[in-house]
Amino acid sequence: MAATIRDVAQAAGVSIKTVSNVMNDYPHIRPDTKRRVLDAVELLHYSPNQSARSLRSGKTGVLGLAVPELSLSYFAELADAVIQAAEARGLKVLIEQTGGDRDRELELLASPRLQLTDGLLFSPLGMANEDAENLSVGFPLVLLGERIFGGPTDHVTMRNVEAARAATDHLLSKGRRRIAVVGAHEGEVIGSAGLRLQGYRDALEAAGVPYNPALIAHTTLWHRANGATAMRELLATGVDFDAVFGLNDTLALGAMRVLQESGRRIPRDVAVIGFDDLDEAQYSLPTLSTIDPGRTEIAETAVAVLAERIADRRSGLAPREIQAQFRVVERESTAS
Amino acid sequence: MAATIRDVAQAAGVSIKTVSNVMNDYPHIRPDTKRRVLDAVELLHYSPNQSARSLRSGKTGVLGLAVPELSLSYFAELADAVIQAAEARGLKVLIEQTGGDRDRELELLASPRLQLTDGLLFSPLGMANEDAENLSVGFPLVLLGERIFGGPTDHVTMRNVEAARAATDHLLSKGRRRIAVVGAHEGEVIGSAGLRLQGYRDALEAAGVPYNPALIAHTTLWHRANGATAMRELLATGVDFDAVFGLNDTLALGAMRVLQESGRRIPRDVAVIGFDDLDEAQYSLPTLSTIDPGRTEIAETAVAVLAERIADRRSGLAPREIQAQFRVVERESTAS
DNA sequence: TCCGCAGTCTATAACGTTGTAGGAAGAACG
DNA sequence: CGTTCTTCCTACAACGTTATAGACTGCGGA
Repeated sequence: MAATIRDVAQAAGVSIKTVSNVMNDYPHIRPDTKRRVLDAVELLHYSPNQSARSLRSGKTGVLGLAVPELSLSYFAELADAVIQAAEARGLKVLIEQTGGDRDRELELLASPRLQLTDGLLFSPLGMANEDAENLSVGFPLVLLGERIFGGPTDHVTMRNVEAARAATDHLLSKGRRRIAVVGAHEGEVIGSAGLRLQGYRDALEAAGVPYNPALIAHTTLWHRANGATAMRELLATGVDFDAVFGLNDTLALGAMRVLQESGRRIPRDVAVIGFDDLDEAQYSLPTLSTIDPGRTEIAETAVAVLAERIADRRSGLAPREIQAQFRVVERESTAS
Repeated sequence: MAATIRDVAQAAGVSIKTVSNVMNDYPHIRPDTKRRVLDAVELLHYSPNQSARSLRSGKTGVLGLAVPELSLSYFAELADAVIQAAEARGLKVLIEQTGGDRDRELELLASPRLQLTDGLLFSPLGMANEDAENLSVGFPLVLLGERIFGGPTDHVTMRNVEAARAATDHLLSKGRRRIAVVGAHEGEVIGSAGLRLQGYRDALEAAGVPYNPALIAHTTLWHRANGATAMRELLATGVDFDAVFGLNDTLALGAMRVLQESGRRIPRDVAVIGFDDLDEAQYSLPTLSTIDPGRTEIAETAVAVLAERIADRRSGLAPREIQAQFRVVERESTAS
């Protein structure tokens, strides 16, 4: 059906390799020959067969991106940024959803279906440090997120501790001293929750404010509903607070809603800050102060690092850990 | 480096075709032979090369999904649903972002890079009916969305007119008569905006309520900010209204925010309904009534239809237009 | 005049799989 | 006892590309 390189070669009166050379911008071709080939290409609507190309060259031009789910805005915006960064390099992105489930994450790493891609950007949510060895797969892999540190692969991440400390400092600078946290994970040390809680504690300590466990609200998944529920529970305990640090924006938005229902005014009675700088944070009522964790930078860096590893597979280069720059974004929810 | 089918054949003492047969569950194989092959596969960590498979079989097992941008929640949730539907069929999804730009959409259709996929789910935002002929590409394509009707391909869409009518009826049933619309597109007849506005007018007419152009607020893109701006402009005109129909959820949420800033209570002073049933609509304050347009059904149907076209390429089957079932979701923003 | 050397091109062999055609061995049948 | 039919397996030719090795120009320098 579709024209092959052979058809073009015949139509142009050259060998198939010459056609291949033209298609790949090989330098030493007479302008005249090139012209004839391109005319034939045009005429026959020729377009190289990708499977054959991949088979011969061993590259597919596709990157895999594995995230928990696109319905979580953070990952949707991350995927957006990754696709754009990949496109700038002429690469496509194939997206896998793991649901944040450890078993499915491990299964994905073992799966032969990754054959379709040249490498993988992997953002686990269920796996933890003890699963690090499973990352030693036979192909280029760049780790995203904060579930595993010190693993065998390159790792692009955000400055969770420092950024959370900056968020807390921001609230402290507004004169708030009883700062509640929404979204902590019981006993977690690494992972976004653990690291951000650590940043919170660091900030309190530096400011000489005592840490009060009663102000910490726990949740499982970081969905909006959980932020609301956690806040309801916090209010039910009767503990007094004048600020809330939502460990991500969706939690903060859910919590904000419950605060408003309960009659508290934001930021006057309670100041609120989130983490992620989702698009949505700009349009909530009030607009939500937050941390911009450098998502675009993360996406670009991750794609660049992965592309580098793909180009240079054998390289014994030690795994790198790269952290993006963050930024405190002040909006209405923490206005003075 | 990696083991090939030849290595396995040698290790198992059979021909390569027998290995291939085992890998593809060909029926007539002696249990004993099968066992030996599988042992060799295990031993050598063999996994079939996808590029070679694709080259030989002409199928890649990958579907393309082209959407404007994943940062728009509707498309992120659609992509989520599509990936899940594809996974159920053992297919992968490669996502392209067009930015809703007509030129990029047209370029995508002409691009040879689609070679990587067996077919495309295409959700244009910039193209319109006059571009329909450009959809006649040489490979399986299923159209999504409401920009083009009567084109040369299968089309999976929602019941925009009926659903918008139901949304309006819902407001009317609450005794509202002065219903504003946020998000109309000047002069548009098809497209989500045009169709939903039509549904609104149909409902008014059936109820004997006169159509008042002063109640229609226009926007360009359906981002949150535009909903807010449109509502501000509407309020500035001084027109009186007791309900708002946001042509999608993000517009409704933006409008709701401005209404609240202006001191209006929802739903008491103004009832609000949206369209899309985003996750977010469940957690706004108040929770947002909306239309569930059957997104999951759309994704599943679209993948099924595309898979069918791929399996049966030659089929002269006429293009089908399939509409998903919708549902009015009543929440606080239109409570009695 | 001859050699070497860029520049341009070609023939042919891969890449790793699946499809086609057919062969060997035994069972079923007349 | 031959013939036909299953069942199981094999050899070999594709699929459409890129890589390798080498051939053929003409031209400048020895």
